[in-house]
Amino acid sequence: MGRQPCCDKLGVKKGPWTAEEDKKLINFILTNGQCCWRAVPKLAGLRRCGKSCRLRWTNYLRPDLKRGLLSEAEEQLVIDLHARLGNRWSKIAARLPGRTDNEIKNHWNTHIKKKLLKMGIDPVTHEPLHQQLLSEEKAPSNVSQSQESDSGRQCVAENDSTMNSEANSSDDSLLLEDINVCKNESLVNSLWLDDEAPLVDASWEPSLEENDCAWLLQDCQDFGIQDFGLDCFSDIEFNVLNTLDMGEKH
DNA sequence: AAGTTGGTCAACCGCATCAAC
DNA sequence: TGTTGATGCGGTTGACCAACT
Repeated sequence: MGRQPCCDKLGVKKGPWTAEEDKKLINFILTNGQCCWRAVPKLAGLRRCGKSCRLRWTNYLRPDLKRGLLSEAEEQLVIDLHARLGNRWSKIAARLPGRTDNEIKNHWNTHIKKKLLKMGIDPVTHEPLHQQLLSEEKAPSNVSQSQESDSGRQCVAENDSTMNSEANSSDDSLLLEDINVCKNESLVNSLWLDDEAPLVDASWEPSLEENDCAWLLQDCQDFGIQDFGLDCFSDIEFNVLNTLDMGEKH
């Protein structure tokens, strides 16, 4: 026989997480670490599926997550990694510390895709669209979705000399400047040491010494820090983090 | 002011893979 | 060795919000 089921579908709550549920999950993970997600809902007192808990933690509650829009450099890195890896968002996310696969996937679908299309670049193949049409005429049946091929691994910037001349508005010129960041192969290659080895330690342990957890601390303040069991933080640390946060807003 | 449209993003669903039995 | 369940991943949905008409 196999293992016990992850959760009985009955009585499992769905939909947006409440602050109370977040508190419970954070408390549990910080106290016990990430073990078997199957047991988390029961032990943490949550009426959620373990899968849902894992998703909530990895995509939203992890203290090492960055918040806010991707920077230009991060966006360019995503484009290049996508050209090499395709829609393997988890692999891509592994090379962007503090970013989640879900976040990158969303950003790709809402921003980068349109940006590339506007530039006349196919977001799937990373080839100029007119070139894409030509190749489709030659081989109409097989537009490869695989990004493993050498052509798929081309950096977008390598195509910029053949980018169509339509991308010449002032906005597009700026975009072209952005995309040329990719010409700096050393930047990309430095992040491309090993296909399987993530830049961030996969075995993440809750570490509240990182500055990136400022948002979590803010949440803790909103909830009341004792509720999180994070009273190890001094007022000074909070003040420093708040100052940093204020500075970013200006 | 009300309705419509489009953008954003958190969360769910279903599949693939791996591991336990 | 086959079956079953856990986990992880990518695709998709839907709620929410802001801009526009």
